[in-house]
Amino acid sequence: MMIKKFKNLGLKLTPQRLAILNLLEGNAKHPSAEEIYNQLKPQYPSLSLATVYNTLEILAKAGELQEIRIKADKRHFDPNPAPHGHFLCRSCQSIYDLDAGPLEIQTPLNIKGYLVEEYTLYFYGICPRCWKKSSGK
Amino acid sequence: MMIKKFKNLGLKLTPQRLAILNLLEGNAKHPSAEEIYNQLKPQYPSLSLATVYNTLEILAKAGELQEIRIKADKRHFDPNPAPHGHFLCRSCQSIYDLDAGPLEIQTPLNIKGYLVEEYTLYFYGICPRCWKKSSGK
DNA sequence: TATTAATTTAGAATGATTATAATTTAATAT
DNA sequence: ATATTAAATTATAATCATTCTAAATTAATA
Repeated sequence: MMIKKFKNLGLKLTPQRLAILNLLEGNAKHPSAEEIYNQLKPQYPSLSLATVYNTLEILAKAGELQEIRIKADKRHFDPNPAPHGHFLCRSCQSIYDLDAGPLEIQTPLNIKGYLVEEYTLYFYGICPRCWKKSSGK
Repeated sequence: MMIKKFKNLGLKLTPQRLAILNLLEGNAKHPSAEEIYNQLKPQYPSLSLATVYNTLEILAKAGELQEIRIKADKRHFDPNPAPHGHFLCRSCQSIYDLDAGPLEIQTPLNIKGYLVEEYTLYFYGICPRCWKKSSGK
């Protein structure tokens, strides 16, 4: 997984980076940098937010994770770098992976002369859990 | 167009707002708040950035324009509130409208239990003009 | 023309992210 | 094991788009 990639990139494998990698591995919650920082701080009291950002940026540039800008103010991070849609629940503010069949496209592709290398697909609405809650009352 | 809407909303029609509305009308350049401010400043020396933001926010809430968050750092604004894709050229940084047939969907819709009220579609790549430039050399 | 609530304004505040510069450390060769 | 050194970490400051604030101005109405 990611750990191998780190070595391949000629990067040092520090305890901080390892902790961040482990937290991200298989994590479907799409945490923000601050959330990662807060979760690791108790175990790594010396951890700095700058290190979290630094590590995330390295991983993003290496294609090992993707940044999600589905919210106005904050970035979130997805350890799954494969292109797929994301859904923001306007009620609970959770971010979910959401693949929408017909919207899946293969990049790169050409649309009307525009060379599309990447694309993002963000959905906004109400998640099943919140929907159930509100209608169940 | 927008001017009528302003009155309907019970809002005052000030010179500043009128200038912003006129600048946006039919504008396909997707300007940022600062670009709007800089373009109007010569004619309206007293204009404040806060007023630009304020007006844009009112228009967005009234459904008269849409915010575009295709860039990391800055918001851009589109006077066309209808849902459609946007393209950011990684070479010239221009933002273009780009409708992609198969990706067009009707909201609201339900995807796997998620109630999708809105969605955004952002494309990243090289625009025809920059593509021509680079290959023509 | 007076009244008043809405708007504008300059400047301060906010807050996520990035930069800085000194300190520490992982990895390598000795 | 140890020394070496380039890379990483850290605390803190800086950045910068956006929002807030409170005082001054003004559009709309009577």
